[in-house]
Amino acid sequence: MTLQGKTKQQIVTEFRCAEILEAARTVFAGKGFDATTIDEIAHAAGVAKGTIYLYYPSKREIYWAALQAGVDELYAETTRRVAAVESTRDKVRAFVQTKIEYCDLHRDFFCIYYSAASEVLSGPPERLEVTALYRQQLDLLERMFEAGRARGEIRDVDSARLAVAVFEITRGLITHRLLGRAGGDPRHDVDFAVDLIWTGVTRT
Amino acid sequence: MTLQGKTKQQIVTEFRCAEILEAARTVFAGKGFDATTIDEIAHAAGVAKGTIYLYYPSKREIYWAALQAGVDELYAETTRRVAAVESTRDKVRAFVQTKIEYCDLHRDFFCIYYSAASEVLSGPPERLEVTALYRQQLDLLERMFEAGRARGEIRDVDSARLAVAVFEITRGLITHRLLGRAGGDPRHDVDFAVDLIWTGVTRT
DNA sequence: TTGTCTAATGACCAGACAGTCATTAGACTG
DNA sequence: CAGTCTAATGACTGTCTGGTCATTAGACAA
Repeated sequence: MTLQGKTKQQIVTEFRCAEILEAARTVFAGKGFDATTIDEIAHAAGVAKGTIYLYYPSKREIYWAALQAGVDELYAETTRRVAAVESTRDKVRAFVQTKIEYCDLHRDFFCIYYSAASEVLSGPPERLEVTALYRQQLDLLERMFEAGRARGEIRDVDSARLAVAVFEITRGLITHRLLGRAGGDPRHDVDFAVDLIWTGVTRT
Repeated sequence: MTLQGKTKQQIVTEFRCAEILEAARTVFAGKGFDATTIDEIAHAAGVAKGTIYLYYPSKREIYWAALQAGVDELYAETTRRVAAVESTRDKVRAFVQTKIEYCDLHRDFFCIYYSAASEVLSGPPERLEVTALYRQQLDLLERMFEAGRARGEIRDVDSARLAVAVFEITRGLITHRLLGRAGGDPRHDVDFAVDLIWTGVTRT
């Protein structure tokens, strides 16, 4: 036994898994799931193909792991920061900001994330599991808006649609960042989003 | 020569092309590009595999044709209806409404459309051509907002970001429709979108 | 040094599939 | 009916790649 009650064994395994996952993320992000070969991932990770299969049972599982890990981390961070503020407006801001900042830190992940998002419409049979990954985000937003409405902070708007709108606006802004346009201060994008959702485009 | 100055030849060819394209749309919509096989398309179209290649040179080309045709028709209809109204608000409404109504009419097309949209991030090398398909829509929106701002109809907001926002809100609402939720009157979705963009969520 | 044990390797296999092309069906003509 | 011509066919091929497994390298123990 060593640190944190883990055997040396376990630590090495964990490390290898992480290495492979990191390589996989890079390759998947650049070429998408189908165009990526296991050999490429192995090469990027600096190991042989067989080694990959010592740590993951299949190509889909690697993809899934890469996606899942990021989504979980992002979701945890998001809930944390959303919970840390009071007003609904600040919560929405926290939601958008967390995502955009996370995007700047983990570009590769977001390429996979949003690619997978569209598998929901015409993808593999696992689409239900994929859907679940996004549902939790939409639910979070929906609850925020329900609460905000109950407290009279926002007017009477369909929460489900509102959640979708915020989710997608964020997607759009992030996509633009990733494509190179609008690379500057995340704050600009965040301000824009919150501002639009709050007061719309009407002249004041 | 017959109708419209076309030979019988050309008419038959056109008809076959359309038949194949229709079948392809269905299959692509259900399984995505990579999971679809030419054999499946052939079967769905009621022809043999070889026949497909008499009309299209490759699988990608079929996909491209299915996408292109829909995008062109949608864009034409959109510009027509946007041009038919005066105020910026009505133009935005026309934009969103056209898309949502077109979606109800051509579900399969939209599955392909939004799947392809996310290839922009991590897809095939043709991603630039794909990007162009969406650019024209964003440009249309951007011009609408520029004009609206010039005429004092809307406040001073970044047009490019606004275009992205409207595009993505629409995508979100349509995706929800396609997934079965919120299947009702398109008008509800349209009203929601225009309302949100115009006045936001602030209590009035 | 020798023996043991396991993590890593990469040649190999089997299935899938895009695209081809020699053959055929059957429409049309005279 | 015989002859011609072309649209359609589907068996076939070459390639690609996910996944396997017999072999090896090299760490560690005695």
